[in-house]
Amino acid sequence: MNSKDNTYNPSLIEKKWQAIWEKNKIYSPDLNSGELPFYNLMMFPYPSAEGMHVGNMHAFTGADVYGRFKRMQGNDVFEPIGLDGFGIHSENYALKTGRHPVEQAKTSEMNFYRQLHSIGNSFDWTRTVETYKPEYYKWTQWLFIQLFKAGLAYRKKAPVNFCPSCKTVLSDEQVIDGCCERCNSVVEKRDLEQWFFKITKYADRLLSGLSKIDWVEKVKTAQRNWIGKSEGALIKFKIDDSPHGEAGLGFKNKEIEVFTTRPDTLFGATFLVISPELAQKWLSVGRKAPEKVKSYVQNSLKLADMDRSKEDREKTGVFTGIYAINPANQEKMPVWIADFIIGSYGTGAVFADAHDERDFEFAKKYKIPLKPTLKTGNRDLDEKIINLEMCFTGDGILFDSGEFSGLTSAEARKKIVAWLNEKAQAKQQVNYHLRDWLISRQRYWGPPIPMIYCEKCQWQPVPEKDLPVLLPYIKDYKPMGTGKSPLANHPEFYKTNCPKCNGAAKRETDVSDTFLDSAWYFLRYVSTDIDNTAFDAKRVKKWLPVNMYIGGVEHSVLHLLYSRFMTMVLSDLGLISFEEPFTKFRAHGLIIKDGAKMSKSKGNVVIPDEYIRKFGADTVRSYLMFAGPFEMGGDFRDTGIEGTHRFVKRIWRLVSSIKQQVLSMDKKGENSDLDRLMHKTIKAVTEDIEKLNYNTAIAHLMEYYNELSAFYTKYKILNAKYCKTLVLLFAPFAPHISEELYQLLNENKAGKFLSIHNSSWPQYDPRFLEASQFMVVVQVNGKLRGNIIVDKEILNNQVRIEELVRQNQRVMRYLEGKQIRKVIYVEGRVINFVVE
RNA sequence: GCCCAGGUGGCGGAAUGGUUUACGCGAUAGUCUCAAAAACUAUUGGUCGCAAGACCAUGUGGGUUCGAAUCCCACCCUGGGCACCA
Repeated sequence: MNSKDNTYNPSLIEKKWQAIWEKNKIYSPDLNSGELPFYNLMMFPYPSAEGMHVGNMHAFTGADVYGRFKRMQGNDVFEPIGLDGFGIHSENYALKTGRHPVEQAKTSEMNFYRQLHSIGNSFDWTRTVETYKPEYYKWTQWLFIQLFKAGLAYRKKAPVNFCPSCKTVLSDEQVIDGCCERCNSVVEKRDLEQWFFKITKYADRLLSGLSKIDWVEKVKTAQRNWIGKSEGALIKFKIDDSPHGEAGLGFKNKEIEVFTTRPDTLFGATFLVISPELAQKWLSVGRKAPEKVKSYVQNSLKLADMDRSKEDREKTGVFTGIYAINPANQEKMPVWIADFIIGSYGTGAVFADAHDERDFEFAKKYKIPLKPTLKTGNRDLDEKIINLEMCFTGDGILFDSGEFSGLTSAEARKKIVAWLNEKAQAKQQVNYHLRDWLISRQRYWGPPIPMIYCEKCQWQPVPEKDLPVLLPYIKDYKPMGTGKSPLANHPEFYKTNCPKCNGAAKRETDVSDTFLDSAWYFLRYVSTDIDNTAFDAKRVKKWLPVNMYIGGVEHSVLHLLYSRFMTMVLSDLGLISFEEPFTKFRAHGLIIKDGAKMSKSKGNVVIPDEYIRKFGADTVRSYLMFAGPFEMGGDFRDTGIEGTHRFVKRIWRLVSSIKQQVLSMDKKGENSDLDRLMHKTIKAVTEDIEKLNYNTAIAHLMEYYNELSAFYTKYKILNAKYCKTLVLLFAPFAPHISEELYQLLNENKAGKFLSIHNSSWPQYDPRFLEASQFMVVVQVNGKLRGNIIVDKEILNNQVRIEELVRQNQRVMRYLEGKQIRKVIYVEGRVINFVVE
């Protein structure tokens, strides 16, 4: 650059350096020979909306700062990017714009990649992944087949979530509060035959694996809750079929099985409650039940899950007319049907007693007798429990419970189950909230599920040599809402031959869930140049699992759970040798705009482009990182960004103006205070970046700059090493200006181009950190009353320090005439005089 | 209802039990300029006071401590997750 031109022109230098970096491939590590591999991953975007907004940029920048930091610390950092462009998000956007998804994808890709270039991340642009390209989804289909062959993909007819607006089924994880994750429509139940992945088989490993990974706690908690493990027992209740012997018909073995986590309350169980779903099965056997019972069951089944599961709703139910026998005490228990019992959890039946809020409320309403069997030891409380004035749900001491009376709940749980187990009436049981992953989508924009149905041979996978099953370009791609994909209108697509018997057969016309695309993309990144395998085993071994993963918490029980499942499956299949894909996961915060959440409906979504054009990416990056703690986010304000821009410009001015005097390597312009500050700053910035406390890292850089600038203004000289350190420490945040200034500082050095981003991260020397003098705060009765300057040599000499205090008139005013009771001295920090 | 995170100036936010308000924004005054912008310099928690200074301030109320934004107890508010899961 022209050294006489001293104005900071970000758009010029940013484009220049981006081109040089890409040409020199400084961000493209050799995947075969990297010595210190560090896989720095961020969640790839859905290129569905109008473009990247500042929230995305905040996340990507924060991840990139960490990657650049690791690179300067000597790691071979691999930081790939791609587009999660298949799926409902992109297709819904295409439907909105009225452009064909294929066309829309091309535009979105161009726009997103342009934006992603402009923010100055150290992406490896030679290895992008786009989930909608056949060279990628070929392998997504291949993975489906591997799961099918392993018995982990199966078809079943079941009541599934159906979004009437997106016109497709959804997985449980994609239903938020009964509404579609994408469009917020209320989800319906439909009985459809669909493809599922057996994620429930991995429930326990998904749970226990959490303790082995360094993830932000809230995501682990969310996954634990979602998996929802409950340990308890399965207990059999015989149906009392006297006098005619037919009451138990319709129940397997004339028994009702019940799951409970509280076998300790069994002696107090006075009735059973079964779900409408279970009751329907019972009625379908043709039993003559009262009309009242039949209509209750039918009405309940019609209600949406949402309406049924509202907690404040008053409980309803109906007596079946039949009785069961309590296996603990042989008492007769009426069997009720109630819609607060969930058909799909446990066995769809419970026993009810006085120690459960819901049972208690239900029994009171229908005047069913209750019998408490737990007390607390507190007389007042116990009186209320026994008089049924309160419902006690905690652990207590058993009474009226046969030989188990007097035991604690915890002891009784084990012993009662063991006792019943001997009589074959109970066994230990673990239940999970997690359900199998529904994979089918009745949409167009996704990878066709690679399965073929033959009347004779049933479901057959597409032979691997025939992959990919290409998604055809069709005009009528809009979802139909009939429970079938638009591809079902295209015989040229679905008509085929059975791979086994070669007879006429039909392809599956549903496509797979977007979350399957993203459940394995981190494996593909290391193999984009290899087309004969999904992922190259050697490279996977070298680079995975991912060292650092950064993304949004909204994926806690979606992408982050599915990816773990897929990794465990691949590990079991012997294709990889680890179970957890992401060693470390951190969630970025949310960027809000002037105190309000950004949303399209509010019209306050900030697109970074105009700010980058005006201030440069370095400023926008620094601003976003400075706005607040990275994991909490921050508030986007135009005035704030100008403040950060001022800081960037000041650095430019200081470093480019000292350039003339830095050509020699002598000690001119050195200063011991500046030395100490420099080492302190290196230490602070290094520790802050490691903890993702980017906002305080930048604050430290500002303080450091302020001192350098003050020194330079005063003495008109400044040693180059201070500026070099400043620029190096600023490099992860503002890569372009740092590169420009770094090259400027090294201009006289011969040799080939060494980017600042491949230079070494500064090291601090602990010897410089200690000052020769310390300020000790003086307090009287804990109140600040002054301070004294103490030489390092006498820092641990309390007597000398008290002498120094006595010389301080300001402080002595507060001590005159008072009796000192105690003096507390904290070395090098504070001395507190306690007076009467 | 349960779990998690949080509540500090006009604002975003700092603070291993030890100077509350680092850093930045904004505001006020000034320098430069014909002027403005930019840039630079100074001031900037509140109340009272001419001043010296005093007192009050980290959601509320208690407690522990020589000393609490920080630890403990109770409560209030905000954001997020889970939720009739037996």
